[in-house]
Amino acid sequence: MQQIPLFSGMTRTELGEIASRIIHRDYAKGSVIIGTGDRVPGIAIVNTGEVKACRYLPDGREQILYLFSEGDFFGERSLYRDDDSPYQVEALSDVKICHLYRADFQELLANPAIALRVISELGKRLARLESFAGSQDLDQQIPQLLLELTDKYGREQSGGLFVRLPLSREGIANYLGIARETVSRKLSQLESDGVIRPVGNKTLWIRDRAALARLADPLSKI
Amino acid sequence: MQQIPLFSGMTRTELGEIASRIIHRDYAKGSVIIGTGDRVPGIAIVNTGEVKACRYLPDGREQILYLFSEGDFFGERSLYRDDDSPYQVEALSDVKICHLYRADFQELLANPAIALRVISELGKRLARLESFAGSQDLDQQIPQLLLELTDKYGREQSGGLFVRLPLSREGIANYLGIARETVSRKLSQLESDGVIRPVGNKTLWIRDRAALARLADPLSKI
DNA sequence: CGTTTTTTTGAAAAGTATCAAGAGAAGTGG
DNA sequence: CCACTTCTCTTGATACTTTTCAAAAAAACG
Repeated sequence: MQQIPLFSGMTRTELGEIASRIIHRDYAKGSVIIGTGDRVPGIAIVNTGEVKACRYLPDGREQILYLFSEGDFFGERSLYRDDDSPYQVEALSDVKICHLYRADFQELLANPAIALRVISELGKRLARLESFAGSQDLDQQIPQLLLELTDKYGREQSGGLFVRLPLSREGIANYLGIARETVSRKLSQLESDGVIRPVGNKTLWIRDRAALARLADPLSKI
Repeated sequence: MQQIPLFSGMTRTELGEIASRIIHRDYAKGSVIIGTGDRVPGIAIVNTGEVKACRYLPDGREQILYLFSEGDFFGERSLYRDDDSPYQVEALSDVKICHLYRADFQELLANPAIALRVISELGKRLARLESFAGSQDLDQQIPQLLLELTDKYGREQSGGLFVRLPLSREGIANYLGIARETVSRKLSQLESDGVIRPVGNKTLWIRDRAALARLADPLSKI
């Protein structure tokens, strides 16, 4: 409980109060936590594992909007709108989720510290989407995403920085809204530039993080 | 005061309390309200007129992120981060702005109704960016933007629906992150399809709003 | 170790950006 | 109100990037 960022810094009593209302639930890898069109009953906090929020376009393509991992929350839309979920949330691995019904979470909002944390988190999501929005070309977007994944999932190991990717190439493509093959091509290019090196399909060896950061930041591209 | 959505439904006393702390300021069309890199002193609410939030890329291109009009707020980032503004806010017309210092607004967050309104507004911005993100092609994005502008600025007049655009063609291009010329071409196509008709450079006659909505919504594009 | 799935690579097609010129609208002063 | 200037917008031709389709290579899985 205490390690949930949303509730950090609360008193023992408050935490107990919240804990009594939390519904713990486990989901197997691949299962749907919230389906498109489901009514969202409240907020959900990821305890263990990874989930993706995505939409399915009429032509069958998947569009990934968010990756949520330990400590992240979703379903906050239920706070202010009583309608169906605009996207689906699926487990990328076995996950443990803490659910809190809308009414219970709404009470918590009376605590300004919690309200501020929700606002801050939404602000971060906005900042991320803003930075991907607009005129970004792929030679920035892909390094930007790789950098993000590196900072979130990267590990120093046997003298190198390795990232175990939570997404397949197709997943990356669906996250960026581009074609699978384009991801392959751009990664190949980054490999021949000596920036990264794929190790199997699910791991990336980041050989030059600084170069990645340079490519990702449009301001440095003068 | 009462017509500011953020503060609607508050008691007379509360409103008076807020009003006493608000700093009113006028800005001429074209002036910079918050410059890139400025420290953001607090939140700002648009009282009259239009503003745009934008970034300038190293190559000189402008990237418009938001249009704010009467009742909208910006600078909420100051609530949770004490750093420089990631974008610039400029007046698209003569505007009147209500400023509220960070500390004053932070106090207001103790009111859950206000916190919820901020969360709800950020949620709307997220939903908008989400819908533009990813795999959208231009033949959806442009109708989607036109529809948005229609709903915000459209007026029934002499037997037709007319929109006075707050942005030039170049502004629209910078909003969508595409080339000026592409906007022209797509609008011309919509004109020959009988959906819209430009009236001068600043007004659009929406001849078939339903068609626009059909083009804008990917779910209906089956 | 063979089978299945995923990824990579190649070639052609589609879409958008860019460059360049011309048309049109808006603003100014007579 | 008109003519002139300036700015914005439109249109055309070409170049570039990404998508799509197809096949081969590599990785993952039982």
